[in-house]
Order: sequence, then C-alpha cells, then structure tokens
Amino acid sequence: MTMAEHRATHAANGRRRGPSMADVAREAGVSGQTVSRVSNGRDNVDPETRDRVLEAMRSLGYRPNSAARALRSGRFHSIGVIMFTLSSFGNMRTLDAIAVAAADAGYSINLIPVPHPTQGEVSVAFDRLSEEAVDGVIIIIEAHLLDESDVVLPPELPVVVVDSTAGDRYPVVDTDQAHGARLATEHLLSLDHRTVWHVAGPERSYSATHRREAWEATLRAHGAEVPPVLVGDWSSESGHELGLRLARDPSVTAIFAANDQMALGVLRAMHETGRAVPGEVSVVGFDDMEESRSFWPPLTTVRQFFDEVGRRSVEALIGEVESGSVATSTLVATELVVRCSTAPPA
Amino acid sequence: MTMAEHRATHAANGRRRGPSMADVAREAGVSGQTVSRVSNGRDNVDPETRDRVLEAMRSLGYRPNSAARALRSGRFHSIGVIMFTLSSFGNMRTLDAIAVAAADAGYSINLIPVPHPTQGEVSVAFDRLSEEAVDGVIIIIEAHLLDESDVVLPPELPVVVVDSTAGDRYPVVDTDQAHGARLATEHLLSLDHRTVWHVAGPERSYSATHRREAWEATLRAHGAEVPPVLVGDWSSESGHELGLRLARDPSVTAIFAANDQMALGVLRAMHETGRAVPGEVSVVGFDDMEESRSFWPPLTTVRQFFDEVGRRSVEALIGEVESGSVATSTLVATELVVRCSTAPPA
DNA sequence: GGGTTGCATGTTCACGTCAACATGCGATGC
DNA sequence: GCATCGCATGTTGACGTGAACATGCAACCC
Repeated sequence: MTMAEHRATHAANGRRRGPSMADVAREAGVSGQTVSRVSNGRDNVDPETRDRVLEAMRSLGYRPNSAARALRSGRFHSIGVIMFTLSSFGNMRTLDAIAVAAADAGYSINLIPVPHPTQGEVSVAFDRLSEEAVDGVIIIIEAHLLDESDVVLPPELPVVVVDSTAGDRYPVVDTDQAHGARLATEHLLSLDHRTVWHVAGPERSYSATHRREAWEATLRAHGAEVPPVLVGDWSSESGHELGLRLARDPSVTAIFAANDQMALGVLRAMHETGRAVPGEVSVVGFDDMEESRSFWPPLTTVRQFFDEVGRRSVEALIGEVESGSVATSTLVATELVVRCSTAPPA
Repeated sequence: MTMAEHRATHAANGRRRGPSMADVAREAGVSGQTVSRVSNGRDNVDPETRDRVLEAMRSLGYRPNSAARALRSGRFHSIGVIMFTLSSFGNMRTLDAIAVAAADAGYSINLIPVPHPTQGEVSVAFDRLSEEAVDGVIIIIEAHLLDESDVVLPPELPVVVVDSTAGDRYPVVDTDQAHGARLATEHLLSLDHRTVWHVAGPERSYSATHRREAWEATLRAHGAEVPPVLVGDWSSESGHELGLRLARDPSVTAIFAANDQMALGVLRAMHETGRAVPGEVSVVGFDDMEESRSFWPPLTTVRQFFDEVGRRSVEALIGEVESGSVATSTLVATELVVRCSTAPPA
C-alpha cells in the first residue's frame, strides 16, 4: 500500500490517523515487534530485515505514535516549564536555553504560562499541569507563591526551581545574585564613591531581595553609609520615576539598579535633568541584556549567564527523571562588564 | 484505599503510576465508564453518583492520563510552536500571547526551538515535530526556509504561519508591516524631511523586506528620493555600526530603523558623533518594545500588537483543528507612537 | 396493561506500542 | 549425534481511556 492509498483509505473512513506499526509490519512482511525494535534502534535485528522495515516506514510515511508510546512506557519525554509572562529579559533567555538543552536531550518543552501571578492562577496552572504529559517540571516563578498557596504539585513529580528559593523542598538553579550585586557595589566604591544608592526590584522577588541584601552587606562591609532603598518593579518606567527622585539629590553620585531596564530608566531621568553620566552620576545595571551596550552611555552591568542556568536546570531535572537522583542546588557565577556609565565622582 | 496507601502500593511494586480510572471506579463502586463520564463533565450522570466519584477521585489523587486519552481520541490538545531563538522582542511577545491564548482554549504549548536557522536544523525540527504529540503547529520562522527545503511537514497537520509569508500553502497571521512602515515614513516626510534613510533588517526576512518595500514605495509616492538601503541584522550592534555611517553624512536628517533595537544603536551612534536627536537627525523605530519609551530621547516608533497576533494565530489554528476549516490569512494593524526622537529638520 | 420512551449505568473492545515470553533454527561442544 | 547456546523473529497481553452498544428500571401514553 502506498502512502497515498493509505491516506485515501483513512480519509474515506473519516479518520486522520497515520499508519501504525501494524501497517508497516504488514508492508514489510514482519511482525509488529520487529518494527518496534527497528523504531527503537535496537541492534538485535538482521540488517537486511532492518532495511526492509525502514523502507516500509518511508513508503508509508510512518511516524511513531507518541501517545501510545507514552502510555506504554509511562514516560513522556517532555518537560513542563511554568512561568509568568515571558516579558522579562532573563526569563526569556532562560527559557530559550532550556528549550535548546531539552531538545538536545530528546525532550520537548511544554510551556505553562501563568498570566497573573496570583495564587489562584498558580493553582490553576498546577492543576493543569497535573493533567499535562510531562516527566518533570521547571518552575521559573517566585517561589513564595508555592510556599503560601495550598497548591499541590503532583507528588512524585520531579521539580527544579530556577532563580528563586524553595526552602529545601526542591533543587534550585540560580544565578549567584549576591556575588553579582557585590561586584557592582564594590566596583562603584572602588571608584571612590562615598556610597551607592540602590534601585531594587519588587519586594516579593527573591532575586531582588538577594541583590538588595548583598548590596547592603557590601556597603556595610566597606563602612559606607546605607542609603534608603528605592523599590521599583523591574520596568524601565519605574526606573525612570525613581531616577527622577535620585536626580534631585545632589549627594547621589552612584546608583546600582537591580536590572538593566531600570538602569535605562535611570539614565533617561539623568538625561532629562541634565545630570551627566558618568560625569556626575555613575550607573550600574544587572543582567547585561543585549541592548545595554547600546544604551547611552553604554551601560556598565553585571552579566548573567542565562544559558548556563537553563542548561543546568534541564540537566538537573533530566537526571532526576531518569535516574531518580535528586540534584543538589547550584549557583551560576556572574561577571562585571565595565562599559562607560561609571567613573570616579566629580 | 487512601491516597497514601495507594502510593505505598505502587512504590512497593516499583511503578510510579498514579491511580487509574479503574481504581477510582472500584473506590466509588461504579464502572469505569461512569468515571470517564464524570471526568469529561458529561451531564448524564446522577448528581449523587457524580459526587461519589469526585470524592473518590480526590481521595485517590486521581489524574486523568493524558497519554491514554490522546491515544484513544487521537487528539492531544497541544499546539506545537516552531521558532528560532526567542531573543527577538517580537517573537517573545508573540509566544507569550500564544501561550496564554492556547491555555485559555485548553491547549498546551509544545515549544520546538530551532537554534540555527539552517535548512538542516529546520529539517531536524520538523522531523522531531512529526513525533511530537501536537494537533497543529504555529510556525514563527522565516518561511523561505520552508519553501526551499525539501522538508516535509506531516501532511494533514494544520499549520498557521506567523509574521512571514508562505505562498498560499498555509494561512498567515501577520502584522501589517507595510502599513507600519508607511506610517513611519510619512510621519518623517510630514515633518518636512527631504527624504528618509532606512536601516533595514536582514535580506532574507520577510518582515524586513515588507518594511523596506513599503518605505521605498512611500518615498516614491511622495516624490522623494530613495537613498541606498543599509542592511542590519536586527541587533542594536548593527544599528550602531550603520548609524555611524549615516552620522558621517550631513545630508541625513531622518532615519527609519526596521526595529527598535537597531534604532537604539542608531541613537547611540548619533550621541557618539555629537549629532543631536531630534535636533539634527530624527529617528523612528518599529515594534514599540517596552524599553523604547526610556531610550534617550524616548523613541518615536511603530507599535505592533503582538498580543493580537498571538491570539489570532491560536484562534485560526484551533479553528482548523476542531472544525477542519482552513482559516484565511489576516493582517493586524499597527499604530504610530510619536515620542521625542523626531522633529522637523534644522 | 402492554408498549414505548428516557435516562443512568454497565460491558466490551480498540487505540498503538513494547516488555516478556515463546519459537525456531543454525552453530557449537563433547 | 545429541544437548546446548545464541540470535532473529513472532505471539500475547497490558498500559488507561472512551465510543459504541447493551442493560435495567421508572415514567408515561393510549
């Protein structure tokens, strides 16, 4: 039976199913089991038989049915990724890396969005998740939502948490936020700024909290005064707003923003108020997003290795899925990228 | 049997399977079919029976097995999304919208990355795809790769193409690139610029081509001279490079960049060479990414409605999946957002 | 009151795959 | 020459679900 005939047959009876192992077996004159063996690349098949089967597969346009495979084996070769809006630079880059790493390992990615980070929504996402065909989950949302909600992840489901903390319930892969924040703060102090102001991310974000705490600790360690924190929401808008506040205070000479977007907003505020960067005010960001080298002035920032985070989280998860070994949490280093937005105070 | 006991049982014999319909049926004292009916929300079940079944499901921690369901029904309730790197602002926003729209419709998203846009890679992605458990596919890659390669998408698989063209093989959901480019160009001309230079996206991108063609057509329609095109690669780096070239030419007073990132690079080039924006040179972007309002100066740009694109493509695809009707192609409008990077020539 | 209708529920079986076990056959050992 | 082994291949059944069909029972009609 040719592929065209096959499809015609199926079109006729209204089903859209592709050819099955049985069809291939018939075409090749072997048993279904032999087709299965060829399909799974086992070596205990006579080369000649294998060729015949492969030829039959090709001519019929056979594709293994992943649902049947999953049903039989109990494994889906799929990883669920739960995340808020992708609209954060870091999340996006991390997801990208996860997708690539997963594909390399033969896993597909099942994206589960949580449009609004409320407990209700998280709950819904998790409920949905439990019906999803995934072998494990990578969570890229603020974990406090896990702590507080009575949401239950399906037990026995391997989980890796990214860029957050999760008590010690799950392994965590995170950027070394504290290290990055220390690098940024020390860089500014080493330029002889008396102290460093901080435009932080939202209160409930762990990344934001870690960066802020490390900034504060670094200032204290160097005997510098700790100015009040300005809290933003990661957006350049909020950076702009807080930047305007800082611009009014002539004693401010060094600002560490918790991400590049807010740093961009701060830069805009400085331009608007005529305060020279880096002449009067130095600014450091966090993330090293692709665009930050084109900001004006090009932004000194802390580079995160999102690819590494994605890669490691997939690695950890698949390890857990395949060998049952629960991974340990790991930190990914950061590095300071000095560009043109920092200089000694006037 | 309680949930704990149930899991203990399974742990003991080494299987990690959850309880099945049969377990629930036994617990509730009904047949499997009745459980199935409750599970699928059919209304022909006695309320009392339904409650008993729901209670049994809860106590056992029952979750429908999606693999078995898919095997039986031939439907996966899953949409495959094929895309290059997420690292483009537009792709990311579109994906986000797709994910949300799909979730609302009860579909999950299967992300299939194509790290390198070569034919070989595309081929691999498609091969992989054919084993994936998806009911349809949304393709967000430059479609010429489809045209040229001998890659075969599984026949009968519904496909929607986003932000590209696809001959008339598949329905296309696209932003009205031409309209946007015309808005941008006319805005600059209306400010009395003699002509408008264009920093285009890569040759092989359809979006880039459409924008460029519309820019050129608009200039011609207004009797303006058409200057040579500068071709970038969407990155702010390339915008910077080409911007430096443009900055050297004093006759350049208006620049339309094919995306915001390249516009950012152009802005940087102007700052570096001391050419005032918008005093000496006006710059318009395309996309209206979240950050562009915080560029210096805040960027005049063409807003794309990525959410709408994502929503419509999901709608079109699901329509095709569920009713078999092939959708028609649609265009999503754009709008000009005037900020501070444009002004009449000096 | 016999037949019909409507509704809740049960029984059977097939979806496509693959593990486990079975078969068959040539080669090898003593 | 007979037992044994290795290897390619075949047969059977189960994974969990839900469509199709079957059953059983109460209400209703003329």
